[in-house]
Amino acid sequence: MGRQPCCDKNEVKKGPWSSEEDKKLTNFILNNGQCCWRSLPKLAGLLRCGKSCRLRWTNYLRPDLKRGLLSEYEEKMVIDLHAQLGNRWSKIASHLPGRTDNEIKNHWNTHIKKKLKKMGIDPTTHNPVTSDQLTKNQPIIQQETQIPIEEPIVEKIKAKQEENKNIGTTITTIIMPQSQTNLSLQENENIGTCTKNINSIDEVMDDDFCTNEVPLISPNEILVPHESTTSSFSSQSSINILEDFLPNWQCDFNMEISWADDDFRSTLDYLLNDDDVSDMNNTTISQDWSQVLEV
DNA sequence: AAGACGGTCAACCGCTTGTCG
DNA sequence: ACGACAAGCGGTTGACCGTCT
Repeated sequence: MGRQPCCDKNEVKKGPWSSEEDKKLTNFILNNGQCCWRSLPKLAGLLRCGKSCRLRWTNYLRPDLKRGLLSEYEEKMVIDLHAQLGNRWSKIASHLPGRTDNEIKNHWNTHIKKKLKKMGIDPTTHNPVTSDQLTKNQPIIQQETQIPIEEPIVEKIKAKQEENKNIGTTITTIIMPQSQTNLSLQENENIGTCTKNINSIDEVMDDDFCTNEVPLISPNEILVPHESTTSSFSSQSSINILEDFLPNWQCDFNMEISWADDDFRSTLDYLLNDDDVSDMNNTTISQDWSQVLEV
């Protein structure tokens, strides 16, 4: 005997949802929360399969969903994350608040794949397609150019939290993507996030924030203390400052940074307030970062 | 004007994973 | 350890729409 079907296929409606059905589902969930999906349709008065209800809610009706095309920044994130995670759309989606796995998957298949191909990058391996491969239409062989992903630094965060009892602190993750990608600073809400207000380390470890797959890098690992005095920073152009900080990373500050100056500054101030960089003059640094924003 | 075609995306299907008794 | 069930996940489908011929 096989497994029981999740619903009686003869008695459930299929196909596009009507606005009436949407209303019923939304009202029910808003009033009762997300309970057991299997029994939800009956309780909500819907002739739908529970699975269908779950999908409709998660992919379309959820109030926290963003609508519309992915921004350039979100696209970059998707590409970076895809390079690390492959076709694990739900994991990728968990780093882009307001976006669903379905949405990202569709966007990948319809837009990004083409874009990458056009740029001469193989969308599966994220490696450049050689002219030879292009002309001969041969399968692309995985090249060993990928930078190994750094292990999560959860232990350090734990230690840091233990040390400071930093309840309510914002931990910011900076993803250093592989291959051709640029410095990516994640921010909450506006443009996809790896920044999260935490109340406990358990939240950091939470499923929807995958420290396993997106390396958490503590501030001192990103902002390498400069040997010279802080005044030398001020005299440099903002891009050069970053090149000094991140000598081995490509930085592209033409990308859109859509967060507010204050948020950006406070995030960076937090990063720079780390003990390991305590000899830096934070005020000066903040001013430099504000220059970055103007680029 | 109308049919062909291709792109997009919501929805479905079936497999996998997690949880509980 | 095992089976049953619920939920999650990724691949696929098909309806719809715009563009081209």
